[in-house]
Amino acid sequence: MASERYNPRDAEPRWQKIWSEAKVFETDNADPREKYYVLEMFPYPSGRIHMGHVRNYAMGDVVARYKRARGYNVLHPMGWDAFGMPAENAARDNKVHPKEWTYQNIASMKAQLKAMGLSLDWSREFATCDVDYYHRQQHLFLDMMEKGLVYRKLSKVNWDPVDHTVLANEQVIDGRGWRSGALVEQRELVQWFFKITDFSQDLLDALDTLDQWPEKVRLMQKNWIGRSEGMTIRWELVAETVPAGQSEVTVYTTRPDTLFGASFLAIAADHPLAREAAAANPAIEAFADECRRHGTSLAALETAEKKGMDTGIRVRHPLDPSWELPVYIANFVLMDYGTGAIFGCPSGDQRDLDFARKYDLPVVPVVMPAGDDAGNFTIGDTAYDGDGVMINSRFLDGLSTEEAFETVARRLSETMLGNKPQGERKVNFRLRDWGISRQRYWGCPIPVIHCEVCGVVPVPKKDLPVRLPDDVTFDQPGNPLDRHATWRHVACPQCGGDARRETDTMDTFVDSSWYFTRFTAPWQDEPTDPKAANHWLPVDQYIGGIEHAILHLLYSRFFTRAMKETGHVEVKEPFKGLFTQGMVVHETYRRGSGPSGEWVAPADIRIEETDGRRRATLLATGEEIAIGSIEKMSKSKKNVVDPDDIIASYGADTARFFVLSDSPPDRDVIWSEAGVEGAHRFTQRLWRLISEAADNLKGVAPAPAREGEALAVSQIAHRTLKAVQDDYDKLSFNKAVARIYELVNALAAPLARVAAGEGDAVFRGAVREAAEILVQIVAPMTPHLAEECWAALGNGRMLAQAAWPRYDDALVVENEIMLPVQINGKKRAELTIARDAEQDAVQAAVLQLDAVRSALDGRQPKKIILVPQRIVNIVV
RNA sequence: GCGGACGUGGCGAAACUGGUAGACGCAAGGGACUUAAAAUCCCUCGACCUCGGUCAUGCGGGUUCGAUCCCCGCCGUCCGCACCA
Repeated sequence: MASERYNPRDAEPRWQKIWSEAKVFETDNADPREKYYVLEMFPYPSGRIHMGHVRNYAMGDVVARYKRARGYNVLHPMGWDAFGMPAENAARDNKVHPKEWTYQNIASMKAQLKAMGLSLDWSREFATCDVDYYHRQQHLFLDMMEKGLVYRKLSKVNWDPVDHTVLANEQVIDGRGWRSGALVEQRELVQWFFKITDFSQDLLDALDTLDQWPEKVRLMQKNWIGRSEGMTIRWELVAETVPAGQSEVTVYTTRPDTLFGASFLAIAADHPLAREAAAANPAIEAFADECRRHGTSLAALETAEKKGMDTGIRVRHPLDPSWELPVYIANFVLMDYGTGAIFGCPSGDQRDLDFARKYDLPVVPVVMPAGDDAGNFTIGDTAYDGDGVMINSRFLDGLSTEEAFETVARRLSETMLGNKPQGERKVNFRLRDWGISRQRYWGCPIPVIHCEVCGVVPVPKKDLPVRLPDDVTFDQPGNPLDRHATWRHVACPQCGGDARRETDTMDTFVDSSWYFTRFTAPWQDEPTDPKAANHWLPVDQYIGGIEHAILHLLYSRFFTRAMKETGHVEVKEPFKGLFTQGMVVHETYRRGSGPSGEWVAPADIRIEETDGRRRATLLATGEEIAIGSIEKMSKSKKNVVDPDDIIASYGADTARFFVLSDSPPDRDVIWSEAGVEGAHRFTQRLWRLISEAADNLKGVAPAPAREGEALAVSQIAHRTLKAVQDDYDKLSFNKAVARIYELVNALAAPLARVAAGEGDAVFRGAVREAAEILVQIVAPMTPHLAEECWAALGNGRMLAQAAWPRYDDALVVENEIMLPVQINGKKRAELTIARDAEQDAVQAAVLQLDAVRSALDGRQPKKIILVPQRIVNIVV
């Protein structure tokens, strides 16, 4: 009898080797079975995996193994999101080349992932910094350029004057560069853009088709795209008030109905009219400069006072040319939304109201809530921005907001100013084009050449790839490609004259916008093999963190559309199913009291519970340590648990099982030592129960019992099988875990009886079948342990290649059911009765129950509610 | 400010489409085995009392035979966006 403890240190590497040698997880594109593509967001090779990776990849692996067992041809690949700034920072700080640093990190992380026993097709692995990959990305860029999906424009960037580099908005903290601490300047640089706004409407509309995405993510994308319906309205300038030649200004509004409430126009500091006014008046120029300086810093925006300055320019109201309004430059008007100019209606917009109070402009109420009395309706400190009835609006009076909108829209589109309509309906989006230029070394080079004579010339495809040079230095700030001695000097592909390479590289979000497509045929010379891509895409189940809800997922949706337009794929939505998993969180510990104490790692302390109070003490000294809040694992708070340590002491299966237990997968899971030990106890218990009975189960044909004492064994096995299947289909891993515990609890006694040599042939057959079902349904979560049990039962073929068991409906259905019996809505009794009993028979049986008879006390019930196979409620 | 989600025992959580609230796990308490410990096994475990009940799903109402679930109003926590005209 094999009753030793299960030893993952022995079993796990052994099975990993067996799987790998048999290539069981390598996927053939030509396999005729139905396809299933499961993908977890690929990692950045920082050097070590963390618990978040473990949870993410454990979930994906359960899906992959489950679907594989269900008979699908499963694609489950892995790669590396390998370009990016940390490699350059490491180069600068540690004098190691970004390439070397990155590939070393990949090697060690790959070893860690392998130790988890994931069912990945490693034959398709690539890193985005592989020349083979960015070569094809450059190819895609050129194709997109040809289709007009790429352009250059002068644009504002956050410039760090110390590091000589552009910073992303996230890298600007309180107006300062995150590394240098220098005050960030706004600079204008010519940058490359992808025309994602060409797809604004489609990206918005298609969200409705993504019914296997979380509602939350769809909503976030919807808000990010930010569609609004309104009008552009042209206002005639009063000629004698304008310093130079302009004759009109166009505003964008979503509320043309409130036009009679207008009391001023406000324009952005960068608006052409503002520039004109500034040129003629130093005071205006000074104010415009001040507005520009305050630009983007988030903190500044929050507290910034609404400020404006009258330009002296006047406009005529579009519905009454005799009505003149002032034009202000205002610090809250954005040049890059709408037209950079608005009309202010103080009664209908809080910000306009504040502005009007400050500069003493008229406040005319034009919309009042339906049912209010026009005589009494006034605006105090709060604007009314809801719908209602028009007042003080001449020919609009009495109309609803909506009717007024339509009336004004019609009137302005029919009125001419010069030879164009005065106003037009216009849909606006908040979504901006995607700026992809980065002044960095460690990214995909943008494959274009600048020629004095020919202008911007794309690199001919035959000259691809544009390789990153290896001999670069990081001892000075700025982009190493810019100061490389030779790399940037190149002959113009068109005229052959001296020309200059583009030294910008692409945003790393470009790399991650199509890697899932490349996985379908990573060996292909072209960016894709369209046949393979169209076969595999969309990804059936994509799993990753909610932090990518907008950027990565939106960019990927755009990029797939762009690849469709350039003929590389036929689909436009890359991810059919999306699941956003929660984080792994942990208690924090710090020395002393108060918020200044030094953080302490969980590995350095011991936790004890006495009299219901948990205390933490430092292992080394016994000093008491304060237990703090539960937070996302992070190095700075030292509340990290290294997956390697867990795998070394408990094994990968325990780690996988634990991160899937307890918490629903989209919520945070709290890592705790006690919880891990619980999971580990489970693995040991399962092994003990199976291995001790194994000798007496070998050679027994698995067969469900149809009657007698073993029937219950077969019933719970089949019922659990069905339930776990449903749970896996819904990614409800925590519920699957609970059901598997129930099954183990139920099988403990029968397995012990078999181990003791008891039970007849029918019983053993039923127990064997139940044990196999148990092992198979737990296998996606704890694959090594399951293989070990499977082998112990004498099964020759490896479990990874076994088909999923089938449940028998006859064993799932309950023949006798227990009906709760309520009296006046409170449970008073139970009735056990045949499942298919007639309603009359049920009612008769219920009325015979002692509890019912004493409650009725001879009277007739007022009402009897019989919900078949659910509940009975008697109203007395 | 706008938008969204969530709130159930000491803790993580279950509960189908409105139908037995608390499955399963953790922690805790008691017991068995043991020279002892570990491991393992068994029992108890929402609150209160008169042991039959009563009260319990953030709070207050409503709809219903019946509400964790639906509706209205509060309170709290978390997340996203944030001068978007």
